[in-house]
Amino acid sequence: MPARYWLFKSEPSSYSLDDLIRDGVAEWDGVRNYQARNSLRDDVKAGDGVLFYHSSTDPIAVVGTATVMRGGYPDHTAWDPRSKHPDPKSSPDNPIWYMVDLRAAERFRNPVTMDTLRANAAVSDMLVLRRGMRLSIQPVTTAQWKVVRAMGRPQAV
DNA sequence: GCCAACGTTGGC
DNA sequence: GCCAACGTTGGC
Repeated sequence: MPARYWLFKSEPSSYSLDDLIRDGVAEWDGVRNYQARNSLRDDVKAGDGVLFYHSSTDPIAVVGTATVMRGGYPDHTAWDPRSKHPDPKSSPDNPIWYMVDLRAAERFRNPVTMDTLRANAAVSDMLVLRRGMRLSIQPVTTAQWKVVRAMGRPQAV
């Protein structure tokens, strides 16, 4: 199975690409949306590529890439009452939420903004550009991955 | 800070 | 199971 590609959203004020670079391998925890959970649990695999997207900031942009180091496994922060996103319905025996491990791979010399994405016909149909699209874990096609990455002029981190 | 577009919750 | 109220996301 060839690697798949994804777009992960993050608000840089809460967790930025630089934070991920600093942390090395990081647990992508706290996802509490069922559709995103299903992707994490079933489809995001070690070796997959991630477009790292900064939301709720200026400029909103894809700022780099990351690599999935470990595929979906239970999000243990859900049953930790002191975590940021506790869910009392989740337990080790019956986990509801899942996470993956990420490592930063590249930083873009040219962060690719929403305007840039919209203006490029090859990627203007990306889910992230859709009005009202709040999903924080989105699939990206191989073609979209290639185009966005090339536009970003990636530099290994 | 506004608010549209969702997703979730809970009374019935 | 409906749906109004509520909470959240996230671009603007």
